[in-house]
Amino acid sequence: MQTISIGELAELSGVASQAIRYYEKEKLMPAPQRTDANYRRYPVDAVARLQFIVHAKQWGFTLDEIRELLILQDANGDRAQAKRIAEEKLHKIREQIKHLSRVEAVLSRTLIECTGEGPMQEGCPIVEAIADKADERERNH
Amino acid sequence: MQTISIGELAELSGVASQAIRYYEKEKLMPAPQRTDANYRRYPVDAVARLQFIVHAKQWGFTLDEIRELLILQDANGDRAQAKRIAEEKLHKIREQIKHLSRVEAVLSRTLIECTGEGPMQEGCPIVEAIADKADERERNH
DNA sequence: CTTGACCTTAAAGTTGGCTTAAAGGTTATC
DNA sequence: GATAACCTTTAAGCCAACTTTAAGGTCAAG
Repeated sequence: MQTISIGELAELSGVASQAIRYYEKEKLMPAPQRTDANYRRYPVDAVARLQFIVHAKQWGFTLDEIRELLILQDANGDRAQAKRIAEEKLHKIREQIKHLSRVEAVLSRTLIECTGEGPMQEGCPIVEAIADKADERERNH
Repeated sequence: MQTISIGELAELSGVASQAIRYYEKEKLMPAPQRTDANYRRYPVDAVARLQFIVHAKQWGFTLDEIRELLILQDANGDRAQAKRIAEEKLHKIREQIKHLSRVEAVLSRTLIECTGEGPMQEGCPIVEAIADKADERERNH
């Protein structure tokens, strides 16, 4: 079986060598074989595993969540658990979208009102929108 | 003029004393008067300023951005600058919403497909959605 | 006059996800 | 055989926005 060095793996995956060692410490990457000189040698499919990590990060999964998913894969575990993790993530994402959408709505409305003229004192709509009973519009979080 | 201690201010604003000292160090709160024993004494409207900070944080503004807004208010500065700060923030918020919406779309579609039955190996839709060319669907960020 | 609740400062710790540095061992090339 | 480009480990640093700890000084109550 062909193996590659950590530098080659870094090159192929686009993940820095030190980050790869960090993932090993954090149990996202399994500890690979070593040469006589104690150098890491990775199987080629380590590239796919790293890319899975990179992609999951782009999707907004944390390393903790990614580790959970990887453990399920490694253990050939129950798909229902993977579904649960994804459902929790989906819920969190929807909450974030809700929150941001409310902020977006008020902020864009405020910016339409705001001519951007005159001094700040007495009635800059932006400042007032923030200062004014923000908790009525924004109760969660 | 009536003044209050840092503990009273913390009580009234819901912001911990140490956080208030931190805001002072970070130039979000002005350094208040001191008693002979070197205790801080705040004017009552310090409560409103702290609440402005709290609200702005709830809106997703960072302390750096809040400092900018406060400086404008303190200097009675140009409203156009406040508008620019808010516009930049709005842009960032819209980018975040876009990103999250794409993730939400794929993840919810995936979860509908996924029965949650069977083992992980060969074709768990969740794992495949993450592993599969995630960068084609998700180019930004 | 002592207990305890408050206040002071500076410094270190927290979280997440790394990066950078320090101090060294190995391997490939000239 | 020397130089450079790898590799190794551990430890420290970074970001934001604090919190916690340490080691004190002050003040009101009993």
